[in-house]
Amino acid sequence: MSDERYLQIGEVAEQLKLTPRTLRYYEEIGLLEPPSRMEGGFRLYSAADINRLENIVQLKRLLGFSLAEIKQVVEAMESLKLLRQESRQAGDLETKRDSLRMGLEILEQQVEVLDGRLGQIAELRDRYHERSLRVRERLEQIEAELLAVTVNTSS
Amino acid sequence: MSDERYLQIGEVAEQLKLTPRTLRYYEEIGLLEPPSRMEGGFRLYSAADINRLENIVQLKRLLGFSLAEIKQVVEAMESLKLLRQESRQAGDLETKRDSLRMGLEILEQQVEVLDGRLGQIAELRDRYHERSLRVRERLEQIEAELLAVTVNTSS
DNA sequence: GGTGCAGTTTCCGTTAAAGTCAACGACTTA
DNA sequence: TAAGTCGTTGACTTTAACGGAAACTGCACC
Repeated sequence: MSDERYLQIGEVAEQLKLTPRTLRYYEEIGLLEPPSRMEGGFRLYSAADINRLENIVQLKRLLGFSLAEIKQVVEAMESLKLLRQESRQAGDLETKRDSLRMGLEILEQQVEVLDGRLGQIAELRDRYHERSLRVRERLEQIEAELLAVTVNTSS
Repeated sequence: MSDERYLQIGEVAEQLKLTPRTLRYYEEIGLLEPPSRMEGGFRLYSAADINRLENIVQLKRLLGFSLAEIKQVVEAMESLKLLRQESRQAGDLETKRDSLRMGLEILEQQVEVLDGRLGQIAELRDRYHERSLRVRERLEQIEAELLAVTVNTSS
C-alpha cells in the first residue's frame, strides 16, 4: 500500500503536457477525482490518478471530445469500476451478472464509437492518399519528359 | 459554365448541419473563400465551395482540429490548387515539376498526420476492446454458474 | 404592378467552454 | 532559512460561435 510513488501537480502536468492550473480546473469541474494530499495540502497523484488523466487527455486530443463528453465517459468508467468492486463482494450471482452486463455495455459502446471514428478518418485519409497518387503520377510523367529533353540536348 | 447549381446559405447550412451564421463566421475569419453573390447580395455557393466546406467540417468533427489549424490545411490545399493551375500553363517543365513536388509534399504530409491519428485511435480502441473482452469472459462465467444453480434447483 | 413574407444582409452585443493570469500566503525541501 | 512549489480565489482571455435589430432581396400570389 505504500510502494506507490506519488507525484505532485507540477510533475504530473509536465508529464502530460498540461499546466498545473488545468489539472486543478479539471478537478474543479468534476472531471478528475480529487487526489490525496500531503499534510500541508499539496496534491499527490497516484499512478491510478495519472492513468485516468491520460485517458482523459487522449479522448480530448485524439477525438476532440468536449470536457462534458469526456466526463460522461469517465463517469461510465467509474461506475464500471464501482460495479466491479461491488460485484466481487455481492453474494448474489444475479446482481453480479447485471453489474457486469451494464459495464460491458458501456465498454462496447465506447469501442463502437471509436470504430466509427476510425472508419471515417480512414475514408478521409484515402481521399487524400488518392489525390497524392494522382499528383505523383503526373510528377513522374513530367520528370520523364524532362529527362528525355536532357538526353536529347546532350547528344 | 452555367449548368452549375448554386445554393443559398440556408440550404448549404442545412446540408452540412451548420447555421448560416457559422458559414458567415467562417468566411469572416478567412476560412472560407467568399462565395459569389446574386445581384442583390445573397451568397451563392458553388459545388466546389461546398466541397471545401465539407472538408473543413470533417477536419473539425473527426479530428477535433481548431479553426486555426484547419485554416493552415485549407491554405495548403489552396496553394496546391494554385500550383496545379499554374502548372498547366507554365511552359517551363522545371517549374511544373517543382510545383507538383511541393503540392505532393503537402498532400503526403496530410496523409501522414491522418495515419498517425489513425494509429493512436486504434490503440485506444484496442485498450477498450480488451477490457471489454475480459469483462465479457467474466460475465459468461457468472452466467454459467447461474445456470448450474438453476438446473440443480429444478432437479 | 403591388403586397407579403421568408430568407438574407451587416452590425453589433452576448455567451459557453476551456482555460490563463495575478496576488499573496502557506508549504517543502535543499 | 531561502528558493522554489503549491493553494485558493476572482478576474480576465480566447475560441467558436449565437442572438437580435433594422434594412434589403427574392419570389409567390393577387
